[in-house]
Amino acid sequence: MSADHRSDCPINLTLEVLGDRWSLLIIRDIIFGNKRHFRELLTQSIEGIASNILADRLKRLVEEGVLSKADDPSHKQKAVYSLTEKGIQLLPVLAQMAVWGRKHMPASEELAIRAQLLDEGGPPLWADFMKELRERHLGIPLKAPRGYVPVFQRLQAAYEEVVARQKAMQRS
Amino acid sequence: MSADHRSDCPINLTLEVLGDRWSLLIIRDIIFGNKRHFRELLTQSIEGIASNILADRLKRLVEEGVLSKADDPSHKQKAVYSLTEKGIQLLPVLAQMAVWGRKHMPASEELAIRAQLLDEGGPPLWADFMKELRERHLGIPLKAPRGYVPVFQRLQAAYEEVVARQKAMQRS
DNA sequence: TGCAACCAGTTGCTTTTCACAACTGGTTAA
DNA sequence: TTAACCAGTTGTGAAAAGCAACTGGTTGCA
Repeated sequence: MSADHRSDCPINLTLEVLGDRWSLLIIRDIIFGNKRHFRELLTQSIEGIASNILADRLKRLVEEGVLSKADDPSHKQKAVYSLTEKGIQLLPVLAQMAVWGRKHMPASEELAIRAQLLDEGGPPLWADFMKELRERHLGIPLKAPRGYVPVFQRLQAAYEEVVARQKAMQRS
Repeated sequence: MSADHRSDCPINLTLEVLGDRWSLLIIRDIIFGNKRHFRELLTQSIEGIASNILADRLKRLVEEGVLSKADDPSHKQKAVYSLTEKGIQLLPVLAQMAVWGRKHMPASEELAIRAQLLDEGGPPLWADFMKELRERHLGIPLKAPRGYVPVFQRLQAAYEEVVARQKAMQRS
């Protein structure tokens, strides 16, 4: 066992990187919300993460090779966080957690709709989504068939549809 | 949003139950090591959990409905912890975490072999394993075809084979 | 050129949780 | 009767979480 790990069990090693209450939420916001900047992650976090914790987690995740950080050419002070391949491959973990949470916890309808689509689509859908993430975060061109609707867009549309339906219900 | 949760996102709700460095390790030991008693979980934990933290997590997991606790008829003081259906359905989450950890972290060979088999077997293998867990933890009889070798046993045998091979290497 | 809005964090502080070691009160088998 | 076993509990110091205010710099616009 190496001195810097409690054990060399793969599940334990995963938990040493991601086993806290914020890291996977940040990755969720990057993957499903396409949040790429510190301020986006800070102010649009529905759970209300504190700025010092966000800074600490981003630093850790970059050190662990889950994220990478680059300058945004549009603004000297702006940093862009991107997923690495290691980070992109967390999608199945997040998807399973979303499926479990939807099934066994009191998730709200509008936030559960993505989990439902991820559940129904299964691993093939996740693979498509990961290809989209590789295009967006790693610059690897996505070869998509004619008429392909990105998973990202489908998830977003489904979410907005539920929100719109809820608003309509409220009015009536 | 209900007052007792940071948000009603399914991923967040999952993290509120399992998002720490020990809960999923306890569930791992119950699932893959068939540890059912406090003392087994305490003394056979390769990461060395402290007794107060183990007690706290078991209490929480029972409260959350992931585990159930019952008296062991063989010993008045002995408690048996069992997975609920909610707990059994964490297997895919653990499996994905194991796959990710094996691929992206420096897992040791003997502890990674289970992750490899879970990866190769995929969701069909997980489904079989979950049926075995339902038999063991919920008392639901397992209808297995003639000659069926339980997943639990296959994982265990593969682990022991690697350990034996390592010992042989050491001697030579 | 000045100013407000925006940028990624940092600092100081209090509260909560973690981690370690020692201990408790009861049970069981020899 | 006694030693080993059972599920925890207690006390303590260290680490991490959480909150609010703040920093030093950049940018777009009047």
